[in-house]
Amino acid sequence: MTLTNNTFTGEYAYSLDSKGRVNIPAKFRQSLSDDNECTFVIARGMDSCVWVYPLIQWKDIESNLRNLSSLSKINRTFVRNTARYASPSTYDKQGRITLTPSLIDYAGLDKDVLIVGMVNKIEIWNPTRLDETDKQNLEIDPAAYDELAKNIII
Amino acid sequence: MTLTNNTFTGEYAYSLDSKGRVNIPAKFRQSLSDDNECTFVIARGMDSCVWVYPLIQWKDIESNLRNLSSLSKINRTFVRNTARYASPSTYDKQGRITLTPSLIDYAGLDKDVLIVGMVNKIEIWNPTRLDETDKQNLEIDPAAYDELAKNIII
DNA sequence: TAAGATTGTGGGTAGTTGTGGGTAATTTCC
DNA sequence: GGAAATTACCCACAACTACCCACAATCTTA
Repeated sequence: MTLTNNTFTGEYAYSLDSKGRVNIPAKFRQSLSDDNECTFVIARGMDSCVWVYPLIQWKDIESNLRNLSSLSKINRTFVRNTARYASPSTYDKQGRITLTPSLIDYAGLDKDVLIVGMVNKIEIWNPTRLDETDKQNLEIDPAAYDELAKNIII
Repeated sequence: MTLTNNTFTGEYAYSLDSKGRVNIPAKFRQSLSDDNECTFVIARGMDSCVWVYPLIQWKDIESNLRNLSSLSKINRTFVRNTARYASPSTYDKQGRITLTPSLIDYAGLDKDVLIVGMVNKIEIWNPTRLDETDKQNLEIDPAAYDELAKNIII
């Protein structure tokens, strides 16, 4: 049973092999709609993890980037920082995508990785780093949560 | 797997040989649509790097330049600076384009170069210069940057 | 509970890709 | 017009990547 198309929830402990490949959980692959052509786009996450977008999701981002004129410095910087670390990755017959060495390094990935569903995208973490990030976030400003509450009902 | 036609992402560490040739990453060449006839236009980037456009993309720019009246001084300067250093370059059987000495000098290119996908164009950098530019860019207005990110990255 | 199907993981191989250099054709300059 | 320099085209090799197959563990179903 999968939820809506291109929607990812849950967490999985998988492993990164010597060739830089990670399995995409079967449930995530089943949730991926056909127009994605079995392809994700991997990129730098805003925390120190890897973000994995369904292809069609990324195409949205891409077309926004395309509309930013390079005459403005801030635009150039933004496009560069975003596009530079992004690359498409089609999963193989076994359901694995290949990560780039640059992203593996950025996220500090080792053999054991944690794959986290983030609704519209997927995160790949070094489990230790996610723990640390969690601890830091416990100290998050309660006022910020109140602000969130205005926008979302749970 | 490539994304949309004429779309470039990712970063590659390649080398410039003694004849001034650089390889265009295979993924970039595959993304190039047929009407480009295996040709890019190389030009001065606004940061100290080389910009590499697909031919048809450059033709767009060209027609925009054509519409800038030379009555205005800033227009004249802009058109001159843009057109002056631009030249087409078809890649050879091995997938390499040849850079002009003038552009190699402008971008301070040495043996090791970094090729960066910028969605609708490609940048060729001296890795050291890109590092420096990255550091300088930390000083740009974070609020404006966040505003961009908020509207584009999901 | 047992048989079958699915899922995650490891490794081998053939084809592709990046890089260096050689030779012929073209251009430049005296 | 001819020599020198430059450019374009071709070949070769090493490194890497994508694709394939195999197997064990887990889950499903009868």
